[in-house]
Amino acid sequence: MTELLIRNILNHITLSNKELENFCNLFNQKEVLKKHFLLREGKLCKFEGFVIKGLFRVYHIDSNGFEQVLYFAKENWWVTDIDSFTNDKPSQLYIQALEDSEVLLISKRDKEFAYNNIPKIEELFRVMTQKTHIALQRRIIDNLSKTADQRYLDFIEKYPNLFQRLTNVQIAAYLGISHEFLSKIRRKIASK
Amino acid sequence: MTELLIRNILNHITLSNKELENFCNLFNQKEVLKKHFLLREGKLCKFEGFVIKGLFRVYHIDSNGFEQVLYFAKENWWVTDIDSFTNDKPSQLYIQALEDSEVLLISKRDKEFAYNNIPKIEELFRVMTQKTHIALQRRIIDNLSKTADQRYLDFIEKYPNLFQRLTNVQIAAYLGISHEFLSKIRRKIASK
DNA sequence: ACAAAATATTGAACAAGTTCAATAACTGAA
DNA sequence: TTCAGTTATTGAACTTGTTCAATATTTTGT
Repeated sequence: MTELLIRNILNHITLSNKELENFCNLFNQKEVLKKHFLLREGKLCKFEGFVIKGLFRVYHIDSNGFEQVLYFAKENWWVTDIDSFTNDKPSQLYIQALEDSEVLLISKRDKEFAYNNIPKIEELFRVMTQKTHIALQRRIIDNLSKTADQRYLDFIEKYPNLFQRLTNVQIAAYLGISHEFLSKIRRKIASK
Repeated sequence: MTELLIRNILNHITLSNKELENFCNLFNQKEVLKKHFLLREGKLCKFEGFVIKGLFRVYHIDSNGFEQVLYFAKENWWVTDIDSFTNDKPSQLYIQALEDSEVLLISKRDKEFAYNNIPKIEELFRVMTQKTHIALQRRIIDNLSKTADQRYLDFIEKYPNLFQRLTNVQIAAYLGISHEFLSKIRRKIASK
């Protein structure tokens, strides 16, 4: 069941079989059924997760009760609240399964064990964090500069298979617009 | 001149004097006068920089010619285009001095040398990247959920001394609104 | 296959933010 | 000190996106 994880890691760095095995053994598999939560606001995020099946939404609820989706995580993607996890503080995020899902979880202690005993793991997470960092910068620029129409088109182009598994409400919460307006955008695009 | 850099590093991790000295010696100081560029779109970003004096804006110009500010960097802040720097690809960003400034620059080769010879440096950059990562996530949620008025108020509260050194045009480009609209927001706030 | 629930669409009135053009205030260099 | 260039303010018309409420469509559980 760590086949997918191994391939994901090797995509970022090179690691011996022994190192891979030692690292992967630190993960525990968990099933999360549709609509169930991996994390809720106010709780400590005690894991870093790798999705092997299904789909999650990572979102925030603001003071007006509106939900903003920070990101989606499907098979082969990592999922955590890095702020809560690294700084041991209550999470401001919810992580909910949108489909029946399975994740591999590593605890903070085991991750630190890996940092100390498998030097390359430090590099792995540095490289992964950097890649996410770049994607976040890109998204900020896009959110600042692009119209909702364009952000929607970008989204379905960038994540064509993800898009098919999401409702308009979820996509709108990611784009930062109301789902009614997304509906109007879709009509406008379809009529072309 | 590396006094500020040393204090900044020790703020993230602990390092012996020897390690600090070895690492800091890899930096070269550079002066950048107001309105001059540290990086332009299309160029390779060959440095990671630490600002010891002055102020920079890191921005993008979109296809309509509008500028979006990704972030500002003043004394004691780091500045680079991490995408261009780590992936050796042409930058999509401009980095311009808004005041007469001075930066300490480290090259990619020297940074890699540090990774290989001062193990803790890997941790330093992992920790720094994580902190930035968290800030970027926060900004995405804020941009999605908050009105321009609130984002402006947040900005001047979060960066009170930075705000005084910036023009409305710069702040508007950071908030993602027109400077005229920012002017109207300021009037509305002042009238209360 | 059916009922219930969740999701999507639509329109009308409204709010937030842009654009353009004109004027005012400020800054810096000679 | 002046004046030229930059930066800020304002108003009017416009565009983008929201809100609310009603209706249509799809999905889900039994």
